[in-house]
Amino acid sequence: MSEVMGLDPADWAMWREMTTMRSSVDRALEQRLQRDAGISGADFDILHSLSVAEGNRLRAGALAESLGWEKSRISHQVRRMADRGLVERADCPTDLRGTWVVLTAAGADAFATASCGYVETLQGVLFSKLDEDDRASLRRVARTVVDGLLATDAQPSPTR
Amino acid sequence: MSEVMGLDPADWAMWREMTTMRSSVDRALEQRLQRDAGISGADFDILHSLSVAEGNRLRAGALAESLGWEKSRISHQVRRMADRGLVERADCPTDLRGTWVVLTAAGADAFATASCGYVETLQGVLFSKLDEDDRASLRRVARTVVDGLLATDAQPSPTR
DNA sequence: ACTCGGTCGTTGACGTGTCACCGGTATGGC
DNA sequence: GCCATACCGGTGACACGTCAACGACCGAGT
Repeated sequence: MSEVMGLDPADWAMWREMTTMRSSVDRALEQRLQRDAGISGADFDILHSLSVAEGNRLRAGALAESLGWEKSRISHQVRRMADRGLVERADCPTDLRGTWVVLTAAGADAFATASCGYVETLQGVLFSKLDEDDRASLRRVARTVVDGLLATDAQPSPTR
Repeated sequence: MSEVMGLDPADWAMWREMTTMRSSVDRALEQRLQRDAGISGADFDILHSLSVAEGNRLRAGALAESLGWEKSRISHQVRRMADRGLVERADCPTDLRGTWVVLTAAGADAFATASCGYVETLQGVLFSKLDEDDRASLRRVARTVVDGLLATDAQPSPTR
């Protein structure tokens, strides 16, 4: 019971360090976004997706898919952002069930204000510390792990 | 505006992939814990810290420090876990302000049940995909990034 | 003994993410 | 046209994390 059962202690230590790194970086980004533009990381993700979208608007479902979020999460987040004037809802004429989420001028401003600091922070805390080998390794690992999980999820009964 | 301003598109893609990897792995772990033992990842972290502690008990502050959580988060989490019988609170005789958090038999059982699947999942989705170079790279990156952030936080006025 | 700054843990309010479920709408087969 | 089915997005309840503020307590200096 001195360590977690059946796992290489070095691997366990690495897992802990990765967890710490992740929360530290997230924290730095959140704080920077809050300070620069008064928005959260989730706000930023939505604003980014809308900014790169055709006509600065997306259907709620497309937004969910582009971010890998659940639809209900999108709905809650968009409602809160609409309350603050960062986005607007609009009815979809071709599908009465659908909803467009549209970037407002205020939302575009907030994104423009925020993105510079966001990139700067990311560059400062993460990318500047990586050499080419690290980049290749990270990218390969991320892709392999995600692909592995997608393959597992696709199976009818993945475990047990 | 086609990509986020001033950042190498490859770096941006890597960041996205890292984010996806993180949430996928977290998701797999959460689901496994829920299925095996009916506990959350936060529950597991607390149970693990208590399991390796002397006498299966820790002061709330020590728990917070060992996990890098805020004290209030510990307090909320412990209250919820105490409601479910996974831990108990006990007064500290040497410091009347203090509180011991004590692992119960039910908590120890839940941790024993959960840890095997947790390790198995982690091994399956992550560690099994890593070679020695990846491990070294990840470990070095994690440590460098965290150290960098600690140094930044220590400064009186890091940015602007 | 007293006071005062610091520490311990808790609480309430708030924003957030997930889950189960719902009403309204589209769509393909009849 | 009609109907079963699937889909779209929203809602409410709940668990979670953060923040600011608090009461209780410790300990050092006087």
